[in-house]
Amino acid sequence: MTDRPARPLTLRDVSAASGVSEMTVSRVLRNRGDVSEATRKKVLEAAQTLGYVPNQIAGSLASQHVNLVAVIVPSLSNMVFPEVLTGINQVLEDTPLQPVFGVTDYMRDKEERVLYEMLSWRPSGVIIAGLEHSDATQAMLQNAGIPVVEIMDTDGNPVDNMVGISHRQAGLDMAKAILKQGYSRIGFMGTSMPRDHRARKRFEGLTEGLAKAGIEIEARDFYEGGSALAKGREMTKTMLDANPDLDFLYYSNDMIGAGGLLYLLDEGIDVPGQIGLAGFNGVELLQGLPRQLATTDACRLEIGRAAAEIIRDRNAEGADQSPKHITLTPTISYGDTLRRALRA
Amino acid sequence: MTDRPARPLTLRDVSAASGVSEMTVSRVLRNRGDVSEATRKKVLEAAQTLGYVPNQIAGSLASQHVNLVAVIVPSLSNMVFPEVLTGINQVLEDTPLQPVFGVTDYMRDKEERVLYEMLSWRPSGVIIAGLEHSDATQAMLQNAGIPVVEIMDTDGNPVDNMVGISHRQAGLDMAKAILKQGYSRIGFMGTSMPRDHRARKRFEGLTEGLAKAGIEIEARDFYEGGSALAKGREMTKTMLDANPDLDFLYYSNDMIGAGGLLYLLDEGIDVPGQIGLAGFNGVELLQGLPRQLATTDACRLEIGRAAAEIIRDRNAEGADQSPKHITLTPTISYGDTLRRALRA
DNA sequence: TTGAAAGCGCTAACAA
DNA sequence: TTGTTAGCGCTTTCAA
Repeated sequence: MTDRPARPLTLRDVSAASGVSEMTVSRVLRNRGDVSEATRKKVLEAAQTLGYVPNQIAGSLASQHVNLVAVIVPSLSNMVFPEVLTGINQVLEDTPLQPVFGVTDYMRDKEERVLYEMLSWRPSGVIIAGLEHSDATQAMLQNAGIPVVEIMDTDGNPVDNMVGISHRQAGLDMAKAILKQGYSRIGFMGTSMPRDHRARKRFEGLTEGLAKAGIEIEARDFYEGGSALAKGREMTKTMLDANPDLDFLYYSNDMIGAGGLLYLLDEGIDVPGQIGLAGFNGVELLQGLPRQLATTDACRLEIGRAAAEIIRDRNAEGADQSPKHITLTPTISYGDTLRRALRA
Repeated sequence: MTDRPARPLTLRDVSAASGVSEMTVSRVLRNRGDVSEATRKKVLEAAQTLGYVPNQIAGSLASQHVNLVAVIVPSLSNMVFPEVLTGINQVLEDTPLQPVFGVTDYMRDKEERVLYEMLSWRPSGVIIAGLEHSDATQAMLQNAGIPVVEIMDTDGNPVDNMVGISHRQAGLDMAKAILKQGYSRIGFMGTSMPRDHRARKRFEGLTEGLAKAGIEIEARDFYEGGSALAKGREMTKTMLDANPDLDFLYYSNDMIGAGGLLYLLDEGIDVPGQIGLAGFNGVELLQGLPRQLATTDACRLEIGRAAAEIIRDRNAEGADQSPKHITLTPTISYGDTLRRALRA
């Protein structure tokens, strides 16, 4: 066990220890240019025994290249964003690029601060959730001079690239599916909306889809914070007590939907006969519930991968710099809670 | 909408635009030293209209200070680490320090690579999960010359600081609780162990605690990957089919425990009368299940906060640099699945 | 294949 | 209160 060094090691130290110029040491450590096998070995050995770790700060300043990709998401605590990050990781793992994550807690001003912090490191790209940003954030993205990918949502105008699904369409499609199964008295439960634009758009899509059939949502309720599963239980009870005639409940995410499902099963209510249910996200976590909740797969992994691929490709030499707009098509899985027609 | 600049702006540009020296511009932008209100205003205005974002790379190189804290965890996809990160975030939010996350997927060599990458940015501290690392990782942590906090686990020897709980003790305590409630034929289900040292230590603690009463674990099973809830169902069925006499099942995490619980309820098995259950972590997510699963709270948020506080304090001027070893005491919540004694 | 010189954009230290 | 000088540790460029 050696003492802690007072000063981190530099190239100069490796140069001195190996008897090779700093420049050549640098070349060896980066596998650049032609270096003889002999000096190569000397350098590597010296670096190893000293325990040298290169200083990327100096390196990046000199080369004007930073192998960081800023990734900005609203939250890590629900199941959706970790999976997006996994997709990003998967793709960037095979490149020199490294993702750096920032969290906004669904707050515009925090998003602004986080982006500013990240841009000050001069990353090689930005992946950011959503299309709704403050003016300052928009301006920063616009002027950053690096590829930007706005992810998750495609209902709006991106600054540069865009990968996601249409949440309005997801709401519309769910409305169609619900109606087709013969449900008509619909309740909606979700997160408090001003903060979550994608949930809002799904809600609007649902409303519009039902309106086409002359149907209005009969009840709605929104929550903030707390255990989603427990909230789903509570809200479902409250809503059904107040609106006993409802025959379908659409939830803005799978967790509260699962809470609702467990509540209905506890109460002995016939699902999907008396009441149908659907959530949103396609959270794998929930496989294993007594019944499979109907849901829309949000293509999270795929979105992460596609976004990372855009950043990767844009950073390649001679890359096509034209913006890519990718709209993925989510599929509805009917599970065991959206099948009334089959019982007829 | 302005054009994308070919070259990012520099202090020099702000200096030119404001007619103030680079140095003074720098002072204004960092709120350092005395600057007259007049020049301050001039500078801020120029920076604003140009849309200048400082270059931290150059700044950090010059000042030899990097306000980054490296945070290295095995995974983002189970509920436990996001909550640790939340705790870290909470504390660092009020400081100039910024967390940067890295993920190891429970792989030693990946941990090594990620740490190397992060150290090359010369962060002001490292927070890393677990006490078991490769020799190279140990050496890097040892020689980094910055505060290091190893978190989650306290059964071992840290390089520097340590914050966590004793998983051996958690296993022992659970054994005691199980025995006290009159259970005696115990099965264990968990993650594949070589990769998860903390689960292994809980298992060892449990084994030891039971051994004191002359009891041996009768069945055990391990899983990898897949939806934990579904795995919990499957494994529980398999184990009970093969060992119908078991009267208690201890799971290495709450999700598979919840899967087991749902399975038993489906089968109409009396919980906790015929079979008792316990998980681990104290995952808030699961509130809302039909019965509350017994569990041990892993103090995740608190661990994150304490670790961040150590890094913060160590980076303060004139800070006490002596290593801190903090062992938190987890509490068992009995829920509705560890109460056989009450039925007697 | 190797080395020397210059400079990346900023800030510490000092001078005015 | 403001400005000047030097240099952080590396890489680019050019010369040997």
